[in-house]
Amino acid sequence: MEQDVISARREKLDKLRELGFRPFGHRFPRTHTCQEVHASFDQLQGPPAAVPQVALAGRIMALRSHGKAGFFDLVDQTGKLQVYVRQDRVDPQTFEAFSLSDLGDIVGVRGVVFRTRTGEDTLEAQTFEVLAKALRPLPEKWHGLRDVDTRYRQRYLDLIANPEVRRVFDVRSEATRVMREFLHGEGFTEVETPVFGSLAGGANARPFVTHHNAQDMTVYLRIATELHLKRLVVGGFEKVFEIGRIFRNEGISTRHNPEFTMLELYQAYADYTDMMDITERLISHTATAVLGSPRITYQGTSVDLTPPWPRLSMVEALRRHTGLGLEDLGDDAQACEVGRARGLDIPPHATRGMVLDKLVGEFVEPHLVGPVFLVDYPLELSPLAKRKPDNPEFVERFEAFVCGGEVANAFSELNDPDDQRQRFLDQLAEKAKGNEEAHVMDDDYVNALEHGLPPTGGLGIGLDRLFMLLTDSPCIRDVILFPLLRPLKE
RNA sequence: GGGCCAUUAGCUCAACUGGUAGAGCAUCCGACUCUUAAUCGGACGGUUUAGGGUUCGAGUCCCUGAUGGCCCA
Repeated sequence: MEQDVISARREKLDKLRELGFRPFGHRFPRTHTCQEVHASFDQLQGPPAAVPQVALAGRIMALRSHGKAGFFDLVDQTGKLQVYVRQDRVDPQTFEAFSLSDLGDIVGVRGVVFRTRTGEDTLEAQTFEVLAKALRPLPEKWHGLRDVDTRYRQRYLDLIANPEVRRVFDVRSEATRVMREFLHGEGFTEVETPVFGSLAGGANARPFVTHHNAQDMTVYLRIATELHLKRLVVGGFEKVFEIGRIFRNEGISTRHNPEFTMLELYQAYADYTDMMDITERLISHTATAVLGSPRITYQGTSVDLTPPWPRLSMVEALRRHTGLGLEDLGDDAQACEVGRARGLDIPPHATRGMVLDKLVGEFVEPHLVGPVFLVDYPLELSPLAKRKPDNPEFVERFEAFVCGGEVANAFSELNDPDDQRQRFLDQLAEKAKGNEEAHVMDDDYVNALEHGLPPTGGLGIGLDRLFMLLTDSPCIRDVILFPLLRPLKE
């Protein structure tokens, strides 16, 4: 059946060529977009002799033929405009070409605007040409394209059939622009650091591994931009940021895609409290810029992102949500028992800090409607963060939560090279115990610290998750144009 | 990786406890010079995700695979 449609359209293609048209056209200068015609309709109208000619192009999204005349809806990036074609107002080949039109064809029209009896702004065509003949049929016009698999595999069809999808990606683009401008306004310099490296560090994650043929060497795709950006702070970039693609070799879920976009920024002579300040200002500013208000609604929950956001220590948060205090966790072995008693899957050699993190992840984080900063994390979970001066088992670190999800992670950067080397060694021990996500040793980075990293605050924001919040999307794939999918098998 | 669910015409969806696979849109033919989910008349369209099994009979029940979704790890 689909083949019948395609062959019927190919026959029309041949007929268009016989009529002297080029069904895959060239440059078509437009004078207006659909939106501009609607906006300036009154100026475009006037005494019959002086009515200006306009030229528009777009896709035919509805077709209403009436024998010796017809209407169609022309859709471009800005919206829709109805076009009217009359046999007695165009030359015969043009009307013939119009009668060979199909839904989905890309066409260019020139003519004058008028308003129909029913009050719709309409272009009466004087010329009509096909700029790209559509050989395949579009999805159904009322219900759009629903099949999730097809929506992701053929995102262009999703974008044509479901206008709200386009809006999501417009918001994404605009929010990215706003954040860049905000950071430039704060004096940050944007840089690009390598995707490939001979090791992948800066986060707890498994990397993708590939091979460079010419150098015959194993290369890893980055799992964070952190270690390169801090090298730049050593080199004198005092406010630096990168918006970049990150790759983590882990499962796919509504909140995980193997490649995703992260904003990381570093500010010399600052600490994690400065990062809280910039986080709440950046996010509320971005929401206001793209949504018109710092108040967002995500999956039915309304949240006001106006600063300041409350700050709650991780330990205090656990106490409020479970009644458990740090003293109840005891030593590592006791903590594991407490965690297991609460139904958590605790690995054999877990420490008290790891159990604390698991408990908070299970019983606290999902309930943090926020916005809220959860502050002061256990040392062993944060091998790149600076210890708290008054409590060396914890570090100056926070995660920001909105609607039960983490939107930012930041800390005062560890700048003591000896402490950093020891933390890497501890991570290697973790890896030896079977934790595949533990950090690797990065001697070159420690070497950089030995040249002096100023006290620095660092921040990471997972932009896809932020865009999910801003567009009220329940699934990360809804904010990624081409999410990773398995290939279709024959 | 585990559990549950889904997959029917190009698209969106029906089909009761196993009993002749349907509709709307799209497509094709015809009518129609202000329609807009255009309308009216007619026609075409299916290896029911793939393979196997049970049965007189399978879209429906069972097994295996594919792809996707949700939940969990």
